[in-house]
Amino acid sequence: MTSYLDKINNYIKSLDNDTLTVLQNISTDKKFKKGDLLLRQNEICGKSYLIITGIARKYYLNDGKEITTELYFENDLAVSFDSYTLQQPSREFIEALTDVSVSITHYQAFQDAKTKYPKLLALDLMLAEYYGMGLENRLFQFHTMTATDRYLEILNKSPYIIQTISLTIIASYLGISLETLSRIRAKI
Amino acid sequence: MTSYLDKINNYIKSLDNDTLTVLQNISTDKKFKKGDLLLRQNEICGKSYLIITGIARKYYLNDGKEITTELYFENDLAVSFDSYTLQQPSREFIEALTDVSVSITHYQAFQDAKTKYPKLLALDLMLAEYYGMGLENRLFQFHTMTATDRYLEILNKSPYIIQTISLTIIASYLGISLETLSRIRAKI
DNA sequence: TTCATTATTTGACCTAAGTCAAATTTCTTG
DNA sequence: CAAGAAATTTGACTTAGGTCAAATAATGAA
Repeated sequence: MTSYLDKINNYIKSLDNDTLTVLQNISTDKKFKKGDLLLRQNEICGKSYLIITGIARKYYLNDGKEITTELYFENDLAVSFDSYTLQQPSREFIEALTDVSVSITHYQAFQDAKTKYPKLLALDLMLAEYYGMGLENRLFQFHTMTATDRYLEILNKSPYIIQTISLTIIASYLGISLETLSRIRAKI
Repeated sequence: MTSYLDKINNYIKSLDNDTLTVLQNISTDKKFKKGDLLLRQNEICGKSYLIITGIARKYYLNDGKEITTELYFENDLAVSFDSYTLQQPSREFIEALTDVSVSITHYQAFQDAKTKYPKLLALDLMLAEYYGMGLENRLFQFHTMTATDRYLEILNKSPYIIQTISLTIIASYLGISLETLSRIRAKI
């Protein structure tokens, strides 16, 4: 599945100049400070954010408690998927966990571009597929792995995460309480 | 999100004859008997199955235990998403829960058709988006709702399900043990 | 540096859901 | 219809992880 990301990146690289130019023209760069919200709950997600540098996350609140649904690093595309797709209010927030610089693409501009450039349509499909497979994996992990295993998996796949991201957020990403995560770490 | 399904169906209806004909030409009908497997674990999912009549499910095995990931009714599109997308061996099975008749579309034929007919590309994107939003909802429910609530939600959204599908399968879809489901039902 | 704020750990106890085994109920099929 | 098989329920017990509260540790601004 990681190789699918390679495929997507190769696909982008292989785009003709015409299409690439369009993509450039509808994108603008922007910087956010640590703690800034790129998207707030109830806002319509009218932009996608390609992370150039820094770390961000997506989360929602469930009776006062934060549940982190996605962590974003360089090259990741941050959107609230259903809000973006349906252009309806978002239940999720997107927050900069460090200073972040992003490339922003407006929803409507991309929609318009897709009708003229089928290659962008194909790209959008690949991105949606990639996101879907990521979700499937996450569901799979929640169903088949214990909290400890999920933590070890993160440690293994992205050891730098614990260096940079607070345990509170990691716990909320793992779907466990902060205390449980602390105990898991103590055990290992 | 249900309305997105309407949007997809309207989109299909609105397709020009040319595109619709292509779609017809690469699809064939087939019937399966209750209990038949439309897709086996480790097979590559080289076809998509549009359910015409009957009920099917997708599931995988986790140390001997079945986990049902999706239930299919009329008009639903059954595929093992990652196996289909990456054309790699499937970890999931697709099984007919009743006698089922389906419209089969071959992966490669559809891929080819998409390059010639961008409208099919757009359709595929909508389907992927719809599937992704479904997964997001499922994750959301697992994170925010108790097993009882999830059962009540099913009861509410598709009361006919308990008439037709065994509790074993419903439990495995809810991500709980058969015994727990039985106790939930006793309580209500 | 130092004090205060924030992050993390630890303790004591609770709860939803799982497991295993046995009892019923409900289907099937001869 | 009856016997066996399959599905469902019930009981007794276990467990992963949650909650609430208090104790440490780590950070960061004055």
